Amino acid sequence: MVANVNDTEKKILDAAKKIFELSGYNGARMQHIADEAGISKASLHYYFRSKENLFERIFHETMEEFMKVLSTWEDDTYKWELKLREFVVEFFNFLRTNSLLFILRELNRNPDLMNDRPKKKKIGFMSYFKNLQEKGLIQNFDLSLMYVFLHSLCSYPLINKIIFKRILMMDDARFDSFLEEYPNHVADFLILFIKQSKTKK
Amino acid sequence: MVANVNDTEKKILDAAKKIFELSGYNGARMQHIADEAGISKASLHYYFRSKENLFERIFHETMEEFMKVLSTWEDDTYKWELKLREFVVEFFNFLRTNSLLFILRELNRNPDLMNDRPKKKKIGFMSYFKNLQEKGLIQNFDLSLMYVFLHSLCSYPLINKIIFKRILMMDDARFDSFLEEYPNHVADFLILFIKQSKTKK
DNA sequence: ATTTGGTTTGACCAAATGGTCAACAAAAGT
DNA sequence: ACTTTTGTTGACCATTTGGTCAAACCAAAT
Repeated sequence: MVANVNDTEKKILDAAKKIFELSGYNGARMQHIADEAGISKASLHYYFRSKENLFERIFHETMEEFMKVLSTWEDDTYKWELKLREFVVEFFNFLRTNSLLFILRELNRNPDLMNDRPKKKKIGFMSYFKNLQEKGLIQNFDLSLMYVFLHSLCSYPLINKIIFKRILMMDDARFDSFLEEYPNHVADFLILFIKQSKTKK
Repeated sequence: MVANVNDTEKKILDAAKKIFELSGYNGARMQHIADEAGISKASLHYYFRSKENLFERIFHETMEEFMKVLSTWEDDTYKWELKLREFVVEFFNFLRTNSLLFILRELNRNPDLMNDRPKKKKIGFMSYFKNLQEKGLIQNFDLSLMYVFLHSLCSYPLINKIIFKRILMMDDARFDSFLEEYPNHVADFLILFIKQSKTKK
C-alpha cells in the first residue's frame, strides 16, 4: 500500500528533525533518517533532493516555531508582572521540548543560515516593555540587558543539563523537579530586577 | 630540519583545538588539522593514533582549564560582594576566549565524555556560599538556583552571540562594548538576588 | 484489461575520509 | 664512520556516505 504523499513527507520531517537534533548536520546520516522514517534512502532523496535541502527545511521550520513563541507579547490587560511570568513559563516549557542547542550548533557552523531568513519586523518583548517605560509604569533601564538576562536564564539550564546535573549532584528526577519550579524563580528574579532598576542609559 | 617533538605536538594540539571548536568532532577533518598544524596527515597519526584519541585529549584539556577557573573560590578576606564580582568578571573573560559551545555540543553527542572524567572533589562556589550562610552573613536560600543563574547569565550571551546581535540589532562593535560592561551588570544582579532572598528550602 | 503517472526501492557509483605502510630523513648513540 | 632510534611523508587502502537510476509497484483513469 502506498502511503499518502503528505503522510510520508511528514514522517520524513519528523524523523529528520529527530536525527538532526540528536546528531547535528555533520553527524546525521541520510540512512538513519530513512530508517527512522521507515522508508528507503532512495525515497528520502525522492522527497528532498539533498541532505542540505532537507536540513534547511528543518532548520527554518524550527526557527519559525521559535520566533512564533517569542512574538506572543500582544498587549493585553494583564498587569505586566503577570504577563512576564506567563511568558517565562510558556517560553521555558517550549524550550524544554525543542532543542535550542541544535539551532546554536548549526548557526555556529554556518552563520549564513540566519541571513537566509526573512527580516523579522518587531520584537514583541521590546515594544511591550518600551511601551511600559514610555507610560512611566516602569523605570527607563536598558531593555537589551533584560532581554539577554531573560533568554540566558531560560535557555541555558536546558542546554547545559548534563553538566548541571553532574555538578549539583542531582539525578534525573531531582533535576526535573528543579526545572519544574525554575521558571517561577526566573520570573521572580526578573520582576525584582525591573522594580529596583534605576533609570539609566 | 626536524622540529622538537614537543613543539610539533603543541602545534598539533593547537590546530586540533581550533578545528574541533570550529567544526565539532563530526565536522572536523584530520586533513584540516594536519594542514593547520603544517604537517602531513601521516604525521598527525604518528602522534595521535586516532581522531577519537586526539579529540579526547583536546576535550579533557579544555574541561580541565574550565574546571580550574571554576575552582578559584579559595576563602580570602574580601567582602563576598567583591569576591563575587571578581569571579564573575574573571569567569566571563575566560568564557570569551574558550568555546563552551564546543563542550556542550560534544557532551550532547556523547554524554560518556563526562563519566570518563575523575570525580571532582568540591565545588568552590558551593562551599564558599554555604560557609557564608552558616555564618549568617547571607540568607539561607537555594544555592543551586543561584549557581544556575550565575552560569546561565555568564555563558549564554557568548554562545548565543549570533542571534542576540541580530535580534538586538547590534553590529560587532556595539555588541562587544555591550559585553564589556556585561559582567558587572550580572554581578549587580546576583548581589541584589542574594541580599533580597528570603530563607527557604 | 491496459495505460498512465506518481511512488518506492535495491543496486550501484564517485568522492571523501580515517587510517596504514614502506621508504626516506634526521638525530642520537656507539 | 656506523648503527639505531625517532620523525616524516607520499602513496595507498577500506569503508562510509550522499546521491543516482532503471526497474518495479501501485492506484486511479481510460
